[in-house]
Amino acid sequence: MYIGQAAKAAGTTVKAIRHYESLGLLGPVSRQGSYRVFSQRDVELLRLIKQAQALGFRLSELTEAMNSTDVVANWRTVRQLIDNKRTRLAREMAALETQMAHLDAYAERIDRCLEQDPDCVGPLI
Amino acid sequence: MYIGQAAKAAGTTVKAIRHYESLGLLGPVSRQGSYRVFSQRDVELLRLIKQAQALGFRLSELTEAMNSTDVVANWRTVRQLIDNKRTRLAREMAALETQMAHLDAYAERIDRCLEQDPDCVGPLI
DNA sequence: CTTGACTCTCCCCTTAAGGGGAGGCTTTAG
DNA sequence: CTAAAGCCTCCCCTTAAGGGGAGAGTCAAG
Repeated sequence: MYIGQAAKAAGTTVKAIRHYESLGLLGPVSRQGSYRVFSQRDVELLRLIKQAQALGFRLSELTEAMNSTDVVANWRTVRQLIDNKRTRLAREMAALETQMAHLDAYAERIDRCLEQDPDCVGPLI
Repeated sequence: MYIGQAAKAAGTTVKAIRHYESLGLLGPVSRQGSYRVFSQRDVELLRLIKQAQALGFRLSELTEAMNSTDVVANWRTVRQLIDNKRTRLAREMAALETQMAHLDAYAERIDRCLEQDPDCVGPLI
């Protein structure tokens, strides 16, 4: 099938597919003349990419995996990818919590200042 | 003082200051000829912007506040800004937790699949 | 044979917060 | 007076994931 049909089948867009190819996510895409031709397996790969995106992966994270082994055939790779992602996500959440704590501390300082003087212009800067 | 000295005093850069001005964060900046001239109060404003960034605010969030009232003189505005930010941060954290849960569920599905067949190529796509 | 639907490549646009640098004034110190 | 340092505006570059569209080629049906 051609790119438009593949896009419809995978629930993505023509532009996105071309983009994935340009990033090396699809490996070598076969052609008939100048037209890209996709197999059912390609469509499955496109769906997998969509899944991965929904799980919060970025395309660059997938590119590495594509180059190392066959993702569709080897779930252990996907499993590993998820574990890596989970680690990063945990770090990100910790960072947000730290930020929230800073925010709270700052708010409290302001509150204390305002308590003493409603128009305080403090050393908070 | 000129822009370079102001940048040094506020712990930022010349480029950044010009950028803030272009975003309307500094209000009208006075000039001597073509050179920008900054007061001590401007430097304090620059420091405040830096603080706000460290707290996770984006410049666009500050722009609104700048246009509504004098941030340096009115801490209630800053307080309000922080509360808004906290709300958004809480939502962001919740989103990350949801994402983590999805990730876990997907990982578990893969684990179950691999348990039955080490080379499983499942309906997980 | 022509029209309309698809496809091709190529280029610019989007957010955030500036960084790098070109080319050209201005100011200050020696 | 001259040279260095500092300043000016203007333009392009960066990340991520494509979107929009131009201009041109291709394919099937009527």
